[in-house]
Amino acid sequence: MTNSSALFAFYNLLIRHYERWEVIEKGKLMEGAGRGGKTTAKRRPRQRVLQRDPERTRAAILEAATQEFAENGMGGARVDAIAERAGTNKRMLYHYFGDKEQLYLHVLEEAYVGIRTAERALHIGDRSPEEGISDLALFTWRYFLKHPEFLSLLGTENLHRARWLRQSVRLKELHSHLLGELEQVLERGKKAGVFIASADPLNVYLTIASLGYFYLSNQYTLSTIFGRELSEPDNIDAWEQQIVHVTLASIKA
Amino acid sequence: MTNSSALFAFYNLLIRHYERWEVIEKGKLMEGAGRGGKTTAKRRPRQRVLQRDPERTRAAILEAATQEFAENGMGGARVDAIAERAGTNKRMLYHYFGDKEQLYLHVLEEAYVGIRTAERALHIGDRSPEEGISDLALFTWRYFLKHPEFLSLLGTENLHRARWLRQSVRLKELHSHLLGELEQVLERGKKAGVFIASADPLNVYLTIASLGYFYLSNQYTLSTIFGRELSEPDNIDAWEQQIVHVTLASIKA
DNA sequence: CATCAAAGTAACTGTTTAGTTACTGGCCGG
DNA sequence: CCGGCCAGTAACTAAACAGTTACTTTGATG
Repeated sequence: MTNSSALFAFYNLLIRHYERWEVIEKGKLMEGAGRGGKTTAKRRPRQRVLQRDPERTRAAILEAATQEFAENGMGGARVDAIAERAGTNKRMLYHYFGDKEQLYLHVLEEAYVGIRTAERALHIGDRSPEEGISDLALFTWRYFLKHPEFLSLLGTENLHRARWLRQSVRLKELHSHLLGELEQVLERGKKAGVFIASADPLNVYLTIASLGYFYLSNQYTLSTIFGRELSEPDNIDAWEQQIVHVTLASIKA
Repeated sequence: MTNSSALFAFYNLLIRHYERWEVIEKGKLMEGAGRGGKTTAKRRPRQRVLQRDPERTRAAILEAATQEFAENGMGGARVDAIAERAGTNKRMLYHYFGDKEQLYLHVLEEAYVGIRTAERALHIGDRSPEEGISDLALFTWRYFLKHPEFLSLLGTENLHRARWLRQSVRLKELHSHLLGELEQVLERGKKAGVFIASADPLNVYLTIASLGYFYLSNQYTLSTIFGRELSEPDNIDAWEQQIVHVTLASIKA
């Protein structure tokens, strides 16, 4: 047994070095690589400008993973594809993020941090209650429009019943700010007599998010079955107006 | 070359029959099988009552595939898992449906036929315009509530930009009935002065569907980030009222 | 009751996959 | 200016995967 396994190891060594020679000698390097052209400098490493940059590599992996998970879901995403998109190697991915699941969780957390951070900059309480609500509706819609990968990640995470989001420790207190500010705006509107007394912050937010989310995330099947291209600018604009109209109509006194 | 391949074939034969002997002799049959206990009768096939039933097998595969695709998406679904759930064999799945993609398309088509068929039985034009709209909203919401697998399949299909639905020939004329009937109801309401002139059939349907779809399909992440269990009966009932309220408020004159 | 096509089975195959290992080479503190 | 550490690489592995093959069983038909 020891003999044959030693023989096998030697055979592997042979194969390995033969293949390497083949690669170097025949110039077979990276035929179908990613978009970036930064993969050539293998034979003369000195040509590269910056070779070791942990921060940049980490960020590239996170960005690539966001794309891959958004396009293919957790089940369909491929670790090799992420590494290639990031212009790096699978080993680095495991080095920085542990495994596929933890990488996915990082991507998801980053996406939530993104929208909640942008939301905070809104200050919906600064103008009249009606303008505040319509600002929130417009912001949410336009953020969804600009960040389809966020919607996609939400869909994937819900397919798995929030299996990974539940494990997140970073996200517990991230969302309370939104509901708090929204409640203040609604209260001011009720006192001013422009909003009905039953208007509820969570319901209002869910209404706004529903109308934006469904239109965008289901646009492909909807366009197909109803024979109307929902992604056309005119239809997009019309739906933006519909969202503001519906939201305000549902709480107006 | 011929010699060694004959040797290889003989080796395979040996392995194969050794393994079969091992399975039969040592009683290794189906340790971790599915829920059903109907897998034992392997050594004595005569014990089974009804062994050949194409219709039932086909239906079982379709049902099992619906569950598997809904739970795991197209990328995450496993062909072996579908066969096991159906209490049959992978070979049958390929026999009846060709391959994984065609099976998925059948599941998707069946799901759409389901909701559109139930919708036709509604006859929303039979009562007052307002009751018609509220009936449609209630029906849609309750159908979504009863058929989470439909919502899940929609999500999966949209993740892939309706790649398979677009190929479907069965579904082109299935959906026009809904918009036609809805338009008639809206027209009657406008003439009676209870609906605004700008009320549009597609917008109204999208509004109804949005509110139901988002709440249910995103309930897991929403419950997590807002710390309120959306699946609780009280919250479900409250949202049903919200849907009817919002829909009517958005078109009332 | 022999035949034969369709229904059904389980083992097999080539490929893809997440994750690992063994190695290389640049860079910073001494 | 050098030695060890760490970013980075590519080849490897075991398991899982979709799809196939070779074969057996069943029941309707002559």
